[in-house]
Amino acid sequence: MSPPLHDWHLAPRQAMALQKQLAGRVEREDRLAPVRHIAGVDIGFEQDGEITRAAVVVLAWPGLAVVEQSVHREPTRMPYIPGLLSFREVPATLAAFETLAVRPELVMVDGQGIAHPRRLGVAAHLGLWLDLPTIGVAKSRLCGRHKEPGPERGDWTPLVDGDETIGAVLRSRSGVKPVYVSSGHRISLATALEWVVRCLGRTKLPEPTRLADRLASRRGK
DNA sequence: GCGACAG
DNA sequence: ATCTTGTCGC
Repeated sequence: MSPPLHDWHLAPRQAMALQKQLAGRVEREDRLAPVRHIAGVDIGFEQDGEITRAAVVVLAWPGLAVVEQSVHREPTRMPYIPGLLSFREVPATLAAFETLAVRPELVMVDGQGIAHPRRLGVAAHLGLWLDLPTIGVAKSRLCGRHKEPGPERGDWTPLVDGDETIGAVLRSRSGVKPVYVSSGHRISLATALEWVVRCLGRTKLPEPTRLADRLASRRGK
C-alpha cells in the first residue's frame, strides 16, 4: 500500500538527520480529496510498555459516525525520546492502517505535525508514509512560543518558533487547557484548524482523536 | 554548561 | 504513555 521511504531502526543521530531530510518533502498546502472519511490515530501501551498498541478509528463525514476500527499490537521498538516519537509509534500505526477496508481522506494524529524542532512530528511523518493529508493534535507543547488563547471555544493564537508560524494553540473547550494544532502533510494550518473545530464534540479532543485514544488505552465508554 | 522536552 | 478514587463543577 505505502512504498517504503526508509528503514526504521536507526540510531538517534541518524534518525535526526533523516527527519531534516524528510521535512523537505512535507507539503504545507492543501491537497485534499473530498472528505468522506476521517481517521483518528493514537498509541497506547500494555505490560509496562513492553507492548505497543496502535489504534485507528474511521469516522464518516458528515455525522462522525464510527464506520471502522483497527488495533495492532507489537513489541515496543524503542523508548520514548522527545523529538523522535514517530520512530516509536509510526511503524505500528502503519500496520493498523493496512487492515482497514476504507482509506480515509484525512487523518488526525495524537501528537505534533510540523510543530517540531526539525519540522517532522508524528503526524507529518505518518502523512508522508501514507501519502494522505494529516493533522497533528497534541495535548501539550513540544516547541514554539505562544500567547494564551481566548476563553471561548474556537479561540486560538499562533504557535511561533523564531520567525515561523508552525501551528496554533486552540481552545477546544472553554475552561480547559488548549490543544496544539499543526498541519502534518498536504494541508494548510487554516484548513487543519477548520477540520479540528468541525470535529469537536463536547470534550477537549476532536472526536477522531478522542475515540482513537479510548481504543488505544482500551477504555470502554 | 543549563533547561526544555509530543507520547 | 502508565499506575488510580473520589470529588468538584457545569
